[in-house]
Amino acid sequence: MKKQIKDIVEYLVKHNIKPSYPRIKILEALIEKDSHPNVDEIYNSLLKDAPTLSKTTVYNTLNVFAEAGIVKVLIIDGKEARYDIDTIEHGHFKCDNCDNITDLNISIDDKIISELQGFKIKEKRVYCKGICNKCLSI
Amino acid sequence: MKKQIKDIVEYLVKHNIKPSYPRIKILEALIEKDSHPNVDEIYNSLLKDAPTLSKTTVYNTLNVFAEAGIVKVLIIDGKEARYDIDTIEHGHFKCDNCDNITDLNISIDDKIISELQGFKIKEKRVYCKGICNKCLSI
DNA sequence: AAAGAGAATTGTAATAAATACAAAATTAAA
DNA sequence: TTTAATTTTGTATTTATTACAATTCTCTTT
Ligand SMILES: [Mn+2]
Ligand SMILES: [Mn+2]
Ligand SMILES: [Zn+2]
Ligand SMILES: [Zn+2]
Repeated sequence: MKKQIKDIVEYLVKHNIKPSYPRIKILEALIEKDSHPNVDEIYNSLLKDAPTLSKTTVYNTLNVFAEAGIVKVLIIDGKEARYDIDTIEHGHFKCDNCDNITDLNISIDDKIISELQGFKIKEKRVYCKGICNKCLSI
Repeated sequence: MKKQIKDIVEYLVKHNIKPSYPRIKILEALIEKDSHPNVDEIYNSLLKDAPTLSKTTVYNTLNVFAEAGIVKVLIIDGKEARYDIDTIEHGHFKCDNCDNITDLNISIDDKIISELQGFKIKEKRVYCKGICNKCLSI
């Protein structure tokens, strides 16, 4: 269930991001990958189309996207950030073996709100770790 | 609500960890702090009692503790690991302003189990980020 | 079209958490 | 006491990410 964005440029502009070539390509890669890629995966996948692309640009752009709220940064074991274009609240499962991250249709119950009276909640995150079904069946 | 451990040495031995002086001190610090400290906080708080303590030993020891299951490693924004002596499943709130981490009495509903049929779940994590009540009232 | 201002991109250097590794020290066994 | 095994330590290394200045690009104004 890949994220559907008809017009990439329009989508960027709508979020006040100037649609430069690297930004368009990086957003395309995020949509295409659909698997919570890391910086290196994005960078390497674009080298053919954008040979002069700098890894710093990938970092910068992803930070711009995160600031604008069009990507979520997933920190699951601290080694590296993973990026998700699906900004609707949902959870994740990361496989310790293959490093794949799959989506979970889950959101944090509002009962925590009572515990966080007087707090400003900006983000709620849920994830699990373990071994995925594919890795288990090998 | 600090974790109550009567006999530190006995507790370590029970978990098959040889109770060396650094290990005892680091465990004591984890219990005493009660605030999900990072490596530097633990290290610095022990320098008076253990002037020869190496930061590598703190890293090693915390890894030993994590392996043995007597601490949980919290990765919330990837900058650094935080350590929790409370191993009962619960959630956390991290303040973007003061970096304090507070406990949340929450656990992931078992409804996710249905989504993870055939997966081996080793860990379930929940956390929120935002601004804590103390920082908001300043 | 040319010039200029502002923004984005790039390459390199710097940062910092965590690990690797081997030597020294400590502990336990014989 | 000797010896073996384990732990601790210091230093070097790794690696993801950021800092920063120079270059390039883009868009507006002349
Ligand atoms: Mn996702
Ligand atoms: Mn906790
Ligand atoms: Zn897997
Ligand atoms: Zn705070």
